[in-house]
Parts: sequence; structure tokens; C-alpha cells
Amino acid sequence: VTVLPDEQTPPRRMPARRGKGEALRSEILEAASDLLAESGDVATVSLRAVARRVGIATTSIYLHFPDLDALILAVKRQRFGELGECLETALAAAGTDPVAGLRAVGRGYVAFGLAHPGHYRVMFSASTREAGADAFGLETFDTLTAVVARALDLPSLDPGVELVSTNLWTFVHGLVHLRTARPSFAWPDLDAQIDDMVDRTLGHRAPD
Amino acid sequence: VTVLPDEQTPPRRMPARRGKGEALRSEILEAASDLLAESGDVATVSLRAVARRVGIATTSIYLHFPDLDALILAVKRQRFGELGECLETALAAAGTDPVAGLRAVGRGYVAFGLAHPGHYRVMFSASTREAGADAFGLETFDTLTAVVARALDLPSLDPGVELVSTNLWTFVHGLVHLRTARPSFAWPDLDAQIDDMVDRTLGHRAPD
DNA sequence: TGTACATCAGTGAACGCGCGTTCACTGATGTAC
DNA sequence: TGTACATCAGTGAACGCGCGTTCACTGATGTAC
Repeated sequence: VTVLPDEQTPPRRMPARRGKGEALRSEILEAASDLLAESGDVATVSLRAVARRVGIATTSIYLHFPDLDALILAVKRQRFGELGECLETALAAAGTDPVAGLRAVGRGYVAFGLAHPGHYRVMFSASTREAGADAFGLETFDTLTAVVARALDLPSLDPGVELVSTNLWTFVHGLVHLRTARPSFAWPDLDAQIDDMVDRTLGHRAPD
Repeated sequence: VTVLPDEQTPPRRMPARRGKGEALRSEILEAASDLLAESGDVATVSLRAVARRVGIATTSIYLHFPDLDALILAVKRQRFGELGECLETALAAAGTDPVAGLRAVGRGYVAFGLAHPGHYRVMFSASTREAGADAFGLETFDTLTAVVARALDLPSLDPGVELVSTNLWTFVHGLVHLRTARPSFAWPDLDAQIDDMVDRTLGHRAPD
């Protein structure tokens, strides 16, 4: 058998410079992230699929992550960071009015979730056997609590603030999750849903 | 090699009477249901695992279901039926007060979800490629709409009723899903969360 | 300046496993005659 | 009443596939002397 010169030969990856293996690490992370975004399901992602996507040998992943769980956990961590930044940005852009701030945070949360439905599902999927994964996103919740306290003009530790914050988080979470799970339901206007909830929660009458 | 008389020989299943293969069908459904309840994840259930649980040959499942998707769909359908019955029962037990009825439906929904977290997740997991699976639970939503209309004393078709119903469903869904996804979060009292939401939604002041 | 060598990044063959699906089968039950 | 046979419920071996993980390897880069 003659080996043709332009055969579909696997282009062996040029190893990174000493101490600079981090480049491949990022590529692996991004590929895993893409796969999770597409499927929205942790169970459908495999080391081999990630390696295929990056164009490397499966075993090369072990150079950067101890196993699949660790890789997925790293993706989750990254996305939670992004969600946090998203909310901070939305809040900063909303100006000084406390109610506008709360509305902006709610809309920002929902916008993030609906823009990345696969990632959002993964972020709140039943934990991989990993222990601490359950505590993800707590700082984000603190952001929400602070905004609610400001909007209600109460101290952050007030039990009413705790209840309202929790219920608003519950609501926006349900909004993202249910809309992605039931895309063909006859959903009302998105902002109308959010505003109505914020208004009723703050005790304003909804604008008629 | 001598065959020991009391060897762990597979006890071949006694075939059902003619026309009464339905018995095994139920056993298969129940086993699949149990596996889904335990994992809460469609992707971890396999035909072979179901067969193992029932104690039959894997191929026997094909006598009753065309494939794994159909089996899982059958389980989903069953659970949605149960959820519907649950809400009807809770509503009937709540007496004639419209607000009490709404509260009862909310509590019933959440109670069902938290009592069967694995099933609840499966019911709202990204659809198997099956088409109509997306429409599950619509009658249940109609029940909620009727109760909300009664509590607000408005016709069922009023846009306000639609918005409130949708937002309440969104809320109870979020409550179930988020609590099961974040079991170690410092959750407030469950009924306090539900009642607070119902009260604010109906425009009552929460009891101080 | 030159050479031997350790190190680091990445490879690829091989393993054992669980999976869905196929196919020819077994054997008791009921029916035709 | 007896016997041949179709039918129905369920079996089990075999297939090809994708998976995680192991292990010995390759080859360029940097360092010691």
C-alpha cells in the first residue's frame, strides 16, 4: 500500500512550550462547555467526545483534569462566574433607583438563563457526586438579597428580606427552567411576567 | 464439570396466560419508574437495567414497548396523571373558600414534587426526541387557571388571570426544582414561602 | 560552543464493560379436527 | 376423547459500538557540564 502524500493523516498537535500547557487546558474547557451547551445534559458528555471536538488524543485530557467530573465542575464554576458578572453589570447599568435595580437584576438573570439554556440546566442539574457543587452561586444570591433590602428599605438580615429574596430567586429560576422545558407553551410576554412579579412582591399595584 | 443441583440457576419466568401479558408490562413500567425515581435522570436508565430489576431477559421488554423512549414516555404520562389527581384531591379537600383553594393547590403541587424529586425532574427534563412530550400537564395548568380565576373573581380568559396563573405555576415549579437542586441552601419555611407568594399575588398584605 | 540527558506535552494501542438491537429458539396453552 | 398444530410469552447468544482508564511510547525543549 502506497502512502499518499496528502492522505488524511492526523495532524499531530505541536506541543506547547515548556510550562505553557495551559493553552490546551482552555481549549478542552471550551469544547466541554460547547458540548454541555448543546445537550444541556451532563450524562451525554464524554472524555472521548471532548477530545474529538478539540482534535486531540483522549488521554491528553488527563494532563489537565483528573477525570470527567472535574472537567464538568470546572465548566460549571466558569458559568456561575459569568452569571454573577452579568447581574453586576445589569445592576450597575440600572442607575440608582432601587426598584429599577431589582427589575434589572431579575431581567438579567432570566436573560442569562434563556440565552444559555443548556448551560443553565447543567448548572442546576443534580450534582455530580462532587460534594461542594451544591454551594455554587451563593455570592450571586447575596447580590440579590442586597438589592431586595434596598428596594424594601429594610436591613439585609430582616426575615422579610430573606423571604422575598428567596421567592424572587425561586421565581426567576422557575421562569428560565420552565420556559426551556416547555418551549411550546403559550407563554405571556417575558418582561410582563417579570415586572408583574416584582410589582406584586414590592406591594405596588401592577400598572393597569 | 458437574452441575450442582442447587446451583444459582436462573429461574425461568412462568409465561403469563394467553392474552394476559399485561402483567409483565406493569412490572416493567414500575421497575423503570423506580429507576427514574432513584436517579432523576433519563440518561442513566437502560433497557438492560430495567430488565435486571424485573428479573427478565432484556429482550422481553420489546414485547411490550418498542424502545426505551416509549417506556420512559409511558412513565412520564403516568406521573403527570398522578400529579393531576393530587391537585384535584387537594382542591376538593380545601372546601369552598377560593383563596384556601388556591393555597391548597400550591401546597399540593409542591408536596408532590418534593415527595418524588426524581420523577419531578424527569417530567420536566429536556424532551426525549418524542414530539408531543412537550405538551404534558396542560390539563393540570387548566385546573390552576380555574382556581386563580375564582380567587380573583375574574373570568378564566382574563389576561390578568393568565398572567397570574403562569407566574404561580412558574413559582411552584421553581420551588420544587430549586430545592431539590440546592438541598443544603438555608431555605425558609416551606409553607411560609408558598403563603407569602399567594398573598402577594392576590394583593393581600402578608399577615404580619 | 558542543553534547548528553532530564523533562514536559502529547500520543495511540489495548483492556474490559455496558449498552441497544437482531435473530433463531423454547415450551406451555389453547384450538381444530 | 385424543392428537396435531398454531400461537403467544418469554429466552439467550451474538453483533458492533462508545465508553473510561492503563500503559509504554515519542519527540521537541530546555539544562548541566
